[in-house]
Amino acid sequence: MEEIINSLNPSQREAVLHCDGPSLVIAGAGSGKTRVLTTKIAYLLSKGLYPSTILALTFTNKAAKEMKERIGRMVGQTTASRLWMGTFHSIFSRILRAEAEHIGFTSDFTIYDSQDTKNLLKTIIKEMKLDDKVYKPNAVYSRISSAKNALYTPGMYAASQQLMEQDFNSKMPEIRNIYQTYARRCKDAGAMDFDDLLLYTNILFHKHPEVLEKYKNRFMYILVDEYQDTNYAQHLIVQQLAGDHHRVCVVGDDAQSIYSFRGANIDNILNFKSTFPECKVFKLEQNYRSTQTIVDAANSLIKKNRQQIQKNVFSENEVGEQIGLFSAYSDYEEGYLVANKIAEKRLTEHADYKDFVILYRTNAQSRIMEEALRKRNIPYRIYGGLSFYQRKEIKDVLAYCRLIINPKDEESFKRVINYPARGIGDTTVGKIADAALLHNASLWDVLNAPLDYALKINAGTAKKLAAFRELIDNFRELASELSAHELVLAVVKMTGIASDLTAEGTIEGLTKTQNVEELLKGVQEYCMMKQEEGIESPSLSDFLSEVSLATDQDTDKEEDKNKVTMMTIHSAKGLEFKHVFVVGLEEDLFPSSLAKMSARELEEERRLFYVAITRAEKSCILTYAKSRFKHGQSQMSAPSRFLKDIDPQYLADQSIGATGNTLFTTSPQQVNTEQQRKASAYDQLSASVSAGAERFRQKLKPLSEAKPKATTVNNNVPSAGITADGLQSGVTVQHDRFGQGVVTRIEGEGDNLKAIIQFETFGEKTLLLRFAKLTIV
DNA sequence: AATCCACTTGTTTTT
DNA sequence: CAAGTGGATT
Repeated sequence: MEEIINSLNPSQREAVLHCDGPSLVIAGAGSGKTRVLTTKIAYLLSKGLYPSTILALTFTNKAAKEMKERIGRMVGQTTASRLWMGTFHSIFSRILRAEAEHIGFTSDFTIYDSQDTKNLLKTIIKEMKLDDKVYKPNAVYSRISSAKNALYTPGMYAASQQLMEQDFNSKMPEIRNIYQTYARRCKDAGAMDFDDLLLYTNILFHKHPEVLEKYKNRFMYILVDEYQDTNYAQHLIVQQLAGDHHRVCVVGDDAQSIYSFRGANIDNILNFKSTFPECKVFKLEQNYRSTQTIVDAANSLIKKNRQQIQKNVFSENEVGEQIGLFSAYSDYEEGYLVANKIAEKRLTEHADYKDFVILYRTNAQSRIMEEALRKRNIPYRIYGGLSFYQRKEIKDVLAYCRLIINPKDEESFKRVINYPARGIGDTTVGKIADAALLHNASLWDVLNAPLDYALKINAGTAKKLAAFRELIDNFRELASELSAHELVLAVVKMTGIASDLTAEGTIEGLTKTQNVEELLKGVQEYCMMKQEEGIESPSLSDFLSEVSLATDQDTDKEEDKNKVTMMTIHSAKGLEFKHVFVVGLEEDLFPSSLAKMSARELEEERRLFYVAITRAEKSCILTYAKSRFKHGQSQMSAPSRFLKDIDPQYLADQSIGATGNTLFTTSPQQVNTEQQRKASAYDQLSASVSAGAERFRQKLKPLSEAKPKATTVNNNVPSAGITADGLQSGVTVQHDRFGQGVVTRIEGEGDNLKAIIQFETFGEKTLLLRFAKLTIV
């Protein structure tokens, strides 16, 4: 421990060692912020604090995961897994589930994602007979979301003169009623949206001081990462939990605050000092990531912002090359240029593909980059876009699961009642919804007893409804007997989702099937993980609660290891790459046309640019296009104003010169290759359709078989050393997740019979034989 | 009730 | 340009 602490620089060390009172760590980009946090946690543990008394909050799943891994390496996985570490949303959903009855929920509450939220808002707007051209669901959503983030309940919202005035001026005076109805409907459906998780935590703590007391006493030390990204609701939670002991450490960088559109408030960092007046402020100013040029250039840019905490970020790394600036004639050529540069740099700098990242302001820009890289045969992977869990086929399966767990879940009900098509159309669903609204019942209540609600439907429809009800009821009964994995498998098969996707017979259908299988694999892994942790039968409900807050940013697949990365600047926060390309530096794109209005928003865009540049370790190249396809047609664009904000001494402006011209003269040729590419792509497509069909059939087999039965070794076998199945040391076994391995020894007896297995790729694992599905090879 | 077609519409970032 | 909506057709 001492050794680790000694390896820190003085300010890092001080920040780690100050544990008796509140600390505010202002951490410049690349200054070892995560290192301070992880070391601090390890230090606290070494001082004798129990891991379960430390609360560490992050902003993204990815950050939480990474920190967990790093701490695991320092103090061991077991200790690390006992820490309360995760995103605000995941930690407090966990607490809310435990305390659900205090706030009129059950612990099985559903979490509505933004899609669900928007759909429900649309429904309400329609029911209230409001014009959805005026009350745009997105606008209403963001309005309600900011209200929640500022801890305005519907009542308080309606009571606020200021808010009422704003709504009146924006021609949406009914928002207060929409908000109220929305909140009631969510509660009736046993559902919370993302913002509710924070709002209800505050309500819980406010209304039940004894509950707050409990958690205050539980958490002896609180750490918060990326504090500049917290909103008021989050800030207040931290403030309350740390209210008595003041053992709290927050880390942040005001220069990297880029989430104000989500209610993040830089003031939280400034307010921190007034909330905890005795707090010590530490500044981490040495950047270990980037060259001096990159750091200096980024500093010169951020200096143009008014509002910021004074700090002097510096680097003692090599001076490094200047920031490159290239212009292209079109967005198309911009892609070409970037692809060229990557290919060139890979050779001259001996760089791997994985050393490169292409950063853009909007996801839409990824397409054109994608095309350019593909043309040059450069492997790439794209982060973001729609996540795994947002795909239709996945949402469908999960909606069934949600409805099984929570019959009141309105959005899931609507999603699955006629998928796969079973002849229950909009008219019928409309009738059910009307009846439900009239009698203040849930959709499921109506479906369950159509006659009680005087549903006017013909016999055929009634039969179909009854069949659907039985289908779901059946799953509910199975839920107690089957593991989460078996249950989801049953859902996929018995609802007809599997056969529906097969029937599509297209490439997309194949991908969808694969995605569903991926989901099944995920459930299985989840079950195994839980079982190995000693939880006997992980329920579907447990899995759902975990999965509803998951984004798939953390799916680092093995085959994706050495590829060029493409992502939005927002999702690049916290990451670093040797070579960074920031593309699309044009007015109305970056800064976004929507942000030009206010100086505050403009400053946020500038911070975003700051984040982009400071991702780079060795080189950073900026590009812009003079014309770009927008709204279906080519539009001229001017270079971003931000380019002028960088001190020119750090810029190597190559925007006028050979590159551009060569590109221009070669473009007729490109049209040719473009046509060729299209032709060959078509051939490939039809080839893979037929090849896909075969694989398709094979893929679906496991879904259509009754139950995947392998010769599995398991169950209540006593006598140590050798099991009834012949499992003993020296035997080679196959594990679904860990692959092949050799049994080193057998331990324990009866239910506790364990095998210690040396796996080829995963190393030594101890598995409870009662649960681990092993096959003797 | 389902499918298809033509039309409109919007386009930042994410738990 | 694409996705999503609304209307007409089967």
